[in-house]
Amino acid sequence: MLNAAQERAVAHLSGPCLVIAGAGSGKTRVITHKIARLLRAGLEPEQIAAITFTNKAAAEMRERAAQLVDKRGVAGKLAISTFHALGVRMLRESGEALGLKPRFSILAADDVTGLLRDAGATTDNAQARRWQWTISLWKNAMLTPEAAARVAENDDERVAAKVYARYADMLQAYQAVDFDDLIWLPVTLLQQHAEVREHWQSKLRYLLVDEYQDTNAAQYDLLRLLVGDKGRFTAVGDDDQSIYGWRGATLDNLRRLETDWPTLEVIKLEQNYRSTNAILRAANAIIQSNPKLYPKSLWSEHGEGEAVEVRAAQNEDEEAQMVAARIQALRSGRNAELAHIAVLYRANHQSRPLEQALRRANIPYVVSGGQSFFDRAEIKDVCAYLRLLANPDDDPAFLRAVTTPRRGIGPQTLAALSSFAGQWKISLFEALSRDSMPAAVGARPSDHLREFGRLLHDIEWRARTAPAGELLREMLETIGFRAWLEEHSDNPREAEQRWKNVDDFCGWIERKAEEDKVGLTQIAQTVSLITQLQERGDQRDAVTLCTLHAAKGLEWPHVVLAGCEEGLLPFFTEDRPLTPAALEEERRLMYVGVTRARQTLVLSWCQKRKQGRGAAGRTPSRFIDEMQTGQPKVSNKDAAMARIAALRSRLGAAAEESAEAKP
DNA sequence: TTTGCGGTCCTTTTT
DNA sequence: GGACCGCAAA
Repeated sequence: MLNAAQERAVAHLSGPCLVIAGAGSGKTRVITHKIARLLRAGLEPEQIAAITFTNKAAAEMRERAAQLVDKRGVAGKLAISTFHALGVRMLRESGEALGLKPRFSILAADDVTGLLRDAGATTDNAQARRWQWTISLWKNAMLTPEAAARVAENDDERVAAKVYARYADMLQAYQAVDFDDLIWLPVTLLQQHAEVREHWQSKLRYLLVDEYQDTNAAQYDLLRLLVGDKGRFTAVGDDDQSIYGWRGATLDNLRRLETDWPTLEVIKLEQNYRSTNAILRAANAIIQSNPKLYPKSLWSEHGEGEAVEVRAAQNEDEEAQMVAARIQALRSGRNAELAHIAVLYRANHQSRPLEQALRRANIPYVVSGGQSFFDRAEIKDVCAYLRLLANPDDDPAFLRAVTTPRRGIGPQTLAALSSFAGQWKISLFEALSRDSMPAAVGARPSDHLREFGRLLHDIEWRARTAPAGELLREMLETIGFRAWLEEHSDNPREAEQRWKNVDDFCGWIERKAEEDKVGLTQIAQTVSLITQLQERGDQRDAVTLCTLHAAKGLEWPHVVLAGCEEGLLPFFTEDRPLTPAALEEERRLMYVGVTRARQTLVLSWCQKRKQGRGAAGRTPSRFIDEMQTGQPKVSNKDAAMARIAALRSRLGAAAEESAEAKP
């Protein structure tokens, strides 16, 4: 069943273990078998934690573990989750030590942008997003607002540090956390409270970390605090597949492992069970231009297979048509199932022309990742009600719910209510029930507000007994949500689609409530962490469209990698030049894409691609060249562009300085 | 004061 | 093609 290296990785239980797992070398199999081995060695299932990066990977891991060990629902007790879900669990159970109530809200990225606009007193969304980016990196590096202010190197960063401090206060007031907090608050918790640390160390006796190369500094700290000094963990990763540097992931974590744990056992998995040699050779030719942390050479017993194809198209529409034709050919020519075909790309917006072409050709598809179900406006509206129900301190949720649908409450009223709540240092929701509220906002608006408050109180009361799905549907009926969607859609078709989304969401809540035997309030607490609903059964036989990042860890017999062009893969723009480090990461991304394919692989690129209003001429990705020659391709243009960009940013900074000096 | 409408800008990758 | 801003009407 297991090869020699896999068996060694599974058998090593006595100390820390690092498994360097090449693409397709069976790392999920190693993790699941190791879980089985740990159970046999006497650990209770709830003492074993397996940590992944995506919900999808966690779900797959759960399923594979269940196949292997399931008797009496043992697999269901395993702590298999994403880093972030584990963080939520820790904070719900032990977060009070940090002043966080168990019913805290989890904010989505858009909510955070909105708060940062407020915190920085600006309407500039782009600026807010830049702050968001900076603050996120700070949190991932475990920097408090005070520490950030100390390390800030220029005025921009000093302003960002101030915004960060205000933002942190707002989160505290709203009893809300963002995604980064889900890692860094648990770290703080374990650092500052010895009894909590001991509690969790004895609760989770063995940790298995998947995609270890993508951990950032905060995640490493969390890992170390959880395993204590016993080193009861296995990290599985591949330095060639590290593609989250932009999120603070660092290969230092891979290097640190050997210094922090001298007894670390390092095991390499080099036999590939996935791809043909033609595909592996292409992958190796690309990745060999990168410096190596753990050199390895992948080999496969599968035959040579079909050659990797490169195809050029005129523009993205033609590329999409070509992809559709390719899929038809795979289907009719070799009876390929649609579920065995994937189209991968660098950026989410590339899915649009592809989707159009597939619809025209009547090819069913699912877009994985990208604009998630929960990003849709109508779903966020419903979630705002749920969040408010779970956590009445959640002012952002209050603001969204109270204005959706319109109920005669506008910005003026809300500004008055906010300043009233601010005076008393209470949440907006709590402000509703204060006797002096009507005097602050006026008689008529206060009636509307009170009515909204009664609605929520009523739902909250009934949530204790009524089934979640039923209650939710009833609430949507009461607020006239369907009618509101109809009014606010451009056409009946769109309204219908949006209502269907809401209806699917209600159905999902219903099932979830049944399965977990929980009420609406508890579901509301976890909703922000879920990124996608379970695929519906009727879409089983469908082509997968997804980004390269979302494709990591997955595989398909037939893969098309679209948009293999300079500027897109590797990605760069005029003001974001390609640094050597970025180029290496883009190359790893390409490597990840190529190694998703089992049997056939097509790389396509466009001679022209729409950019803003016009269309820009494009050249094929240097990775295509590297794949064919096995040599890194360095162009003078890169060096020149990097120089120009550096010059420009210097000039820009100088211009800003002189502009600031004038007034 | 609230709400609806039309023009403008922007689009790397994710939990 | 979507989110957001500014403007005009109820």
